[in-house]
Amino acid sequence: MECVVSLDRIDRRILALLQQDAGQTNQALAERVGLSPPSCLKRVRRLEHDGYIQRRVALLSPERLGPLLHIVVEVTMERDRKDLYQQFLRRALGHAAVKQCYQVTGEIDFVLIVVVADMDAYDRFCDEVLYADPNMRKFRTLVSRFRNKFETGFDVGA
Amino acid sequence: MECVVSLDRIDRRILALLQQDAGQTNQALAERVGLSPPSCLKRVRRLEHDGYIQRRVALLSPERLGPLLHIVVEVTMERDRKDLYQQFLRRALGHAAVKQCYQVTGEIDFVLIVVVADMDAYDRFCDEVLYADPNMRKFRTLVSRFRNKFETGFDVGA
DNA sequence: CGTGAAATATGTATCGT
DNA sequence: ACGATACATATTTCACG
Repeated sequence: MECVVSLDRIDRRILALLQQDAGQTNQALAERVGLSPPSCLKRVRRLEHDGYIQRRVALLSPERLGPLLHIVVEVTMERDRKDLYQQFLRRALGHAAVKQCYQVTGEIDFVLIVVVADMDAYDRFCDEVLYADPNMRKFRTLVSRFRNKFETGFDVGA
Repeated sequence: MECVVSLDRIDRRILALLQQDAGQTNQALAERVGLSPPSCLKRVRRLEHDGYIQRRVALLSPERLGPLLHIVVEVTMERDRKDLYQQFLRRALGHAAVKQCYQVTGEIDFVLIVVVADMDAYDRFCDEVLYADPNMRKFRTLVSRFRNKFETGFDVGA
């Protein structure tokens, strides 16, 4: 598990460019970072192999693909026990409607971003994930009307 | 603004596959959906042109790229006025630390997913986005210890 | 939508620094 | 160890049926 130190300026530049646009050819990328295509490709492969690049995905437009409900769910557990957390996580992470899960500090224990087609599907999610867990104490549902921003990239120090 | 009806079974299949893996070649994709590469590519280009596919990005491993703090911020505004909302949104969406922004119904008005290097950077975000807005009434900070799940794809009915 | 050919891009081997 | 060049392979893309 080596860390961020093994990445030089060019690696960071590659990562920064690819998380903005993974659709560009290796040639275009190589030119932008000032390397020959083969050298650039070798770096990209290494970054993939070493796990810095997890995967490449296409981001679709939710509003163009039928009505979708984005819901923020705050979950509070009964007891702060690791094994019971794991039990909840197994169910939550395994559910297709759960797109993101953050384990947070404070009164709330988990924040989930849930995406469903309609409220019926959300009710099913509640039954299958929230009410199904004996250690779940309470949850709050924040229904989103708009997803104003959705960025997957972050600063890599390039 | 045509909608989901103009997509046939193969289009949906293409979208489903590309949002799982946008790194595969058009040939591989074509084989999976049972088309020749040229026909497949034409569909992909159309889906891009029509805005169903927004962009392709590389998802990096946050934990491999230096310590990053994921923070969920719930924001409540003073008054529910559209122009004041816009003012806040302009500042929030323009800030690099704000990765996601959901406009929700209920007591809370906005939920932000903020990613920063450390608490100092979060303080700066608070000054520049939250305290800077005269219509911001209060906010709650939920600091995440783990991002247990992060999926960008959703059901396209394939 | 499919076929085949031309244009590009990717991947490999080798050499030089 | 890393990058460049040249060459081989694979993919994308276009014209046509």
